[in-house]
Amino acid sequence: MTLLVIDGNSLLNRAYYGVRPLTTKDGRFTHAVHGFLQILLKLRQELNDGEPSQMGAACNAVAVAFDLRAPTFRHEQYAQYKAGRKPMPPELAQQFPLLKELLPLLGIRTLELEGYEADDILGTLAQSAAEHGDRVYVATGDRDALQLIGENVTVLLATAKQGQATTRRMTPKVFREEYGFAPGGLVEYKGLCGDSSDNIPGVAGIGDKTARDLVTHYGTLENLYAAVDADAPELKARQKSLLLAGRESAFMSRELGRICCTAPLPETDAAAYCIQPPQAAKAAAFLADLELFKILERLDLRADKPAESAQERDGAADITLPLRAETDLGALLARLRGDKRAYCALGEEGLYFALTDSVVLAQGLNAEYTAFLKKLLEDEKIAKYTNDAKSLVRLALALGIGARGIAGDAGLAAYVLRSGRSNYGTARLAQEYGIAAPSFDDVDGNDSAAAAAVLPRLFTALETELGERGQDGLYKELELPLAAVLASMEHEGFALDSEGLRNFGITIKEQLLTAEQEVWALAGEEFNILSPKQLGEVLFGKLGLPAGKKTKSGYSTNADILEKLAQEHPIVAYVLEYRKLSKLAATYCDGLLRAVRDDGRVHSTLNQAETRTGRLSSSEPNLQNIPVRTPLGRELRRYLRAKDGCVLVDADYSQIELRVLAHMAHDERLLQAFRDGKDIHTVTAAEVFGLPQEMVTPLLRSRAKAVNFGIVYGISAFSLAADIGVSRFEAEKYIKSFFAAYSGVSEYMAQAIARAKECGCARTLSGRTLALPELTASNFNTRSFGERVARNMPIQGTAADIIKRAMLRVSARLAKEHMAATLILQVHDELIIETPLEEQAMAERLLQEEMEGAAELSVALRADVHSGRTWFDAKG
DNA sequence: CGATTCACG
DNA sequence: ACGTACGTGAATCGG
Repeated sequence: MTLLVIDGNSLLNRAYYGVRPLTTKDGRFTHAVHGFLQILLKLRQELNDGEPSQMGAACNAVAVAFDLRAPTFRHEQYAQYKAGRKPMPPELAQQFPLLKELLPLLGIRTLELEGYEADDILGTLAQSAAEHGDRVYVATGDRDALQLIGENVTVLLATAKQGQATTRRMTPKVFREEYGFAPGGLVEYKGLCGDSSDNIPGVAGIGDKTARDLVTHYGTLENLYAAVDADAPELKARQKSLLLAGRESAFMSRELGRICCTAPLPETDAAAYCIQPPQAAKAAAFLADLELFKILERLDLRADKPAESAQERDGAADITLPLRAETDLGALLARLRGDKRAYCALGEEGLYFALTDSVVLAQGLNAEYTAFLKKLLEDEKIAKYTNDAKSLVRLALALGIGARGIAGDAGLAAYVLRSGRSNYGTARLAQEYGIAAPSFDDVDGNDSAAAAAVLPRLFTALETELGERGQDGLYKELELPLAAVLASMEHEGFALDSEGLRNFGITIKEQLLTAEQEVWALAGEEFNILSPKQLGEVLFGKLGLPAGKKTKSGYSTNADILEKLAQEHPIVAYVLEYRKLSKLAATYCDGLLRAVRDDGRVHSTLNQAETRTGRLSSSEPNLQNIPVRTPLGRELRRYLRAKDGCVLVDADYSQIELRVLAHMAHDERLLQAFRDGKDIHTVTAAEVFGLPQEMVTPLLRSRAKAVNFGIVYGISAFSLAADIGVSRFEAEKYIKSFFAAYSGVSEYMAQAIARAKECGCARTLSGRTLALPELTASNFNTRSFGERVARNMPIQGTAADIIKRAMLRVSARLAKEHMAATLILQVHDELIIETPLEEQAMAERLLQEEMEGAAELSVALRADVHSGRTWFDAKG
C-alpha cells in the first residue's frame, strides 16, 4: 500500500507565496487553497503514473497534517515572532479553515494534534507505516523532514527553482549525494550548525561546511565528542575548543531539531487513510463557492455520488436532454414567435436554441437558414437572449440582415456585475451560479448546446442580481445596445493603404539596418540589440556604462535609463533609434499588413468585457495604440484612411478625465477653470508654482501637466519625481500645492478611498463597480495599489461610460438621419466616423453634438472635431 | 510562457 | 519602513 503524507502548513504556505493573489468576487482570498489543490493533484498523478510496476501500487491513502499548538505555547510563538519570524498574514490564515473543511469533502483525512506540529504527525505516520512495509511519500517544503527519509520513505521536497515550483524526490541516495551523509545524520548536523529559521542555536562558530564534514566523519554527536574527549589528532584545536564550549547546546539542539515520531495519533495504519469516495455535491458546491472552477473541472466530481446530489442543490442531478438538428425551421420560428423569447447560443455549427425540454440546432449555409435568421433577428418582438450578442449581430451583418430585439448577453451581464474575471463563457457562469448543465442523448460534450440549455436559468440569476445591485440600466441601456454598435464597427473595419504602408516599412527597415551597423561598429561586435540581456552585457559590461536599476534577470535597459546615458556614449542614441524603428517595422508595418483582409481593411476586435474600469480594448490588430507622439510614428496614420469618395471625421474629448474629476469632486476652482475655457495645465502650473498665468513657461506647464495626470492615477511623490525629473522633495511640494489649490479634489480623493473600503468596490457615476479586495490586504503594496485604483477607476470608468453613451447617441443619430456615415473606431476619448464627402459637414456637427451632449456634468464636455482623408490628416 | 519593452489614452 | 502611477495589447527573447 502507498501512503502520501502531506505537511499542510508547509505546502499551503508555499502555495500562498508561490502564486499571485486570487480572490472570489466578494473578496475572499483563495490562491493558497487553489495552489495547494493543484500540488495535491499533481502529486497524486505523478505517484500514480510513476510506479505502476511496483506491486501495481497506486497511491490510495493520503493524510494531510496541520500544526496545532496548545494555547500555552503562545508565549513561545511570541518569542519566535520576536526572533524575526513574521506573523502569518491574515490572507493566508483565513485559508487554513477552508482547506481543512474541503479536504474531508474530497475524502481525504486531515490530522492535527494539540501541542504537535505537522512535522511530528508526518514523522509518526511515516515511521509506523514504513515499519508495516508500506511505501510512504512525505510531501513538504521543509527540509527538516529530510531526516525521515528511509528505505521505504521518500520525501517529495517542494522547491522554487528560478520561480518555477518543482518537487524533488529525495531518496536516501539523493540525500547522500547532496549532504555527504545518511538522512539520519541530519539531526546531528542540526545539533552542530543549528537552524536560524527555527531558532535552533547549534554550536557557536560551527557552520554548514564544518558540520557536514564532522557528521560525514563521525556520524553521531556521541562519536564526535568521544573523539574530542580523546583529543583525536585529526581535529583542529580551534574546532575542539568550539565543540567543548558548545557541548550542551549541541545535544540540546539535536533534540530540538529531531522530529517526534511518537505522536499519539488515533490511527497509524496506512489503511485508515485510504481515500474515501468524495461527497461530490458538497465538495462541488464548496469549490464553486470559492470560484475555483479549474480545480472543479479537474476533479470531475459528478460521477461518484448521484444519490447525494439530488437534494443538495437545485438541478444538480444529471439531466439528459434530447438534442436534434431542426429540419423544420418554419415551425421553430413559429414557436419562438409564440414564446416571444429565444434563448440561443452561437456555436461553430449554427444557433442552438433552448426549448422547454430539449435543445435544437438551426444550421446550414443555405438560403432557408438565412431566411430563418432574417425573420428571427429582424423581428423585434422576439427577444433574443444569447451568450454573445456582438457575434450574433456580426453574423447578421455578414449576411446582410438586420438585428433587432437583442435582449440579453450573459457575458456582458456578468461583466457589469463583476469586471475583472478572465472568463465570461456561459459554462463558467453557469457553474458559478450553481446551474447544472445537461448532457445530451447522442452527443458527447456539445458545449454550445449545453450553453443554450443553461441560458434561461442563467439569465434569471444574472438579472436578479443586476436588479438587486441597481445595475439594470448600465447593462440594458448601455452595454447591451453598445454590443450592436461594436459589431457594426468591427464589421466596417478601417481602410488600409497596404501599398503605401509596405513602402513605408521598406524605408524604415533601411534605416534600421543603418542604425544596426552603427551600434555594432561602436560596440565592436555583432549582437542582438533587442535582447535586453545581450544589450546589457555590451553597455554595462563591455563599454562600462553606469548601470542604473536592475531587473530580476539583469540590467534594466528601458528608454528611461538609456536616455540618461545618452551623454555617456554615442552608442546609446543609436540603440534607442534601433528600438524605435524596430517597433515601428515589426508591430505596426508588418503587424497591420498581416491583419489586412481581402476587402483592404483591418477589422479590429473591440473587446467589451476586457478591462476592469469599463473601457474598451482593441486587438488583432490593436488600433488603440497606433503611434502619434513622435513625428515618424505619426506618419503611420497616413496609411489608415477613408475609402474612395469618403473622409474621416475624428473628434476627441478635451480633458474628459479632468472634467469628470472636477464634476465628481465638486471642486469649484477646477470647475471654474474649465468654465472660463482656460488651458487647464497652465492654470494648474500657476496654482502649483504660485505665478500669474502669463508667467507660466512651457517647462512649468509640462510639469503641471504631469501633476494633473498623476492626480488622476493616484499619485506618489516618488513616481512624479521620476516622471518629470525633479527631486522627490520638489515633487512632494507640487503635490501639496496642488491639493492646497484644489481642496475639493483633495477631499474627494480621501472620500473615494473611504467609500471603496466601506463597500469593497470602486464605483463610477453610472453605477459601474469594480471589486477591490486589495483594500483589505495587510501587505502594504497590495493595499496601496488598491487605494490608487479606488481613486483612478471612478474617473477613468466614468469617462468610459460617457464615451460609450456618446457612441450609442452617434449611432442612433446616424440611423435617424439616414446617413451613410458609420462609426469605425473608438480610442478611449476619441471617435472616428467614415463618411461620404457630401455628408462631411453634417457628420462633423453630429459627432460634436452627440459627444458633447452625452452627459450633463457641472462642467460642459468639449469635443474637438477634425476631418481628413487619412487619420493623420484628421487628427488636429 | 513569463519577463521586458514600448505603443496608446 | 515599505516601493512606487491608472488602463490596455503586441513583439521579442530565452528558459
